[in-house]
Amino acid sequence: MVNRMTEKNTEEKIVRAAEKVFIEKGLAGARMQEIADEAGINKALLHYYYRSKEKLFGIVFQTVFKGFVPNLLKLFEGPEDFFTKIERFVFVYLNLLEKNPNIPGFIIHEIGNNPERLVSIIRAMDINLQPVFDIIEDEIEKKTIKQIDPSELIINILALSIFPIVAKPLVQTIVFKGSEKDYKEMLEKRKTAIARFVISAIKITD
Amino acid sequence: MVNRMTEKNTEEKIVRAAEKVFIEKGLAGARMQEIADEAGINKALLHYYYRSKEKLFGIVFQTVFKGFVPNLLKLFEGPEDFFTKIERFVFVYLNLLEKNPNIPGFIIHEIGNNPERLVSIIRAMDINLQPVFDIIEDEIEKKTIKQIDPSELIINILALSIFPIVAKPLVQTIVFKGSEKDYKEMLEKRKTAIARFVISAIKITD
DNA sequence: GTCTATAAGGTGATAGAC
DNA sequence: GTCTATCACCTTATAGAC
Repeated sequence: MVNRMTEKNTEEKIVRAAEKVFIEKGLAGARMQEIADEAGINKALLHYYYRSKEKLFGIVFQTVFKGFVPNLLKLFEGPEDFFTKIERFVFVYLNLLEKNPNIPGFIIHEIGNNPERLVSIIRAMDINLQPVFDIIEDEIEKKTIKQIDPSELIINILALSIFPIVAKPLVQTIVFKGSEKDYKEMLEKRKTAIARFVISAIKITD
Repeated sequence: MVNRMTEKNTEEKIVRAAEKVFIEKGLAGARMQEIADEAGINKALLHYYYRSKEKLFGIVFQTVFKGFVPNLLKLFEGPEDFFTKIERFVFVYLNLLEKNPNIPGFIIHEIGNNPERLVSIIRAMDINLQPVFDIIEDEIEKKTIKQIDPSELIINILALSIFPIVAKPLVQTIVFKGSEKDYKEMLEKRKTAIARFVISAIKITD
């Protein structure tokens, strides 16, 4: 027990530093020197632990992606009301995004340069939306919600949640004339407003 | 009149080539050599016409951005029904995005690295959402739509329209298990489905 | 205006001492 | 394991001939 709790071994320090720099600058924009500085170590050590920039990036991408998708599907499990599940999902997800606002943009941008990477990661993670599809179709059958393609509903919820975060500079500048305060207020309101909007769109009220 | 119609002068050829490469690779990922090759000219000529990579990028970004925002606001003018305006906006916008699927991601990603650039461009373009805000507030007053923050409604429409395009690899891989056909079908359906969803969420039906 | 050649500096990666 | 020094290559940018 040489290290104190707050200290980390070199491998971990490197990955943390790489996460920060890659997320901020992207694969092409990141510099190995900057990652080394951020980790407080020498550049040569990066190559000692992780052979190349590409390899280090692959590990970082996988780590970041895994931390951001898996537990979300569980939010749709359980015996609660379907509308409650939507409310809970949006609330939890937006709080997660609020703490890591640059991650969705990072993932979306870097997938574009190398879609195969994502495919293999997803295969390994065994992600499956089918249970959520089934729940939605059940609700349609029970006539609690209107007829809608389950994939459409899922995409809509994700779009309403993620877009204001990834497009922050655009939204903040154009819609709120640059006001950080207004932007943040909007984000806070959306934690409940998105579910309200979605439910209002699909609920049957006759 | 030395050039035929299909040919372009060198400046234009450069900007076209730069647009293509910058949109595809981003500022950091683009190479001046690749732009020169794409334009069918020598690398030195790029610097002859546009002093630096940064300067060339600035011109390209401004061109691309201007071509993508301005005429959209006009879609909300006119005497038509408010719901018709939403339907028209989404339909026109999605057709535009379908033809240039990489542009939203390009804009969003590159703004992140340099928000000041956007601010000055927008200032120069004199974009103003106020008329659209006013229209929405009118509708609320007329009780044709439910109480909603106008900025929330605008953000929702943009989110539902843009997200599936910028996050194509993510959506296609996770929701449609990689199927290009299913993805394209979804996009085609959304040209009408988004407006239907939005209208269903805000319309007052009593 | 357009080219070839080359400068000047950056970048990923390795060698070798400790 | 960690460092310094350095290689080999790439990239932007410029000089100078035509």
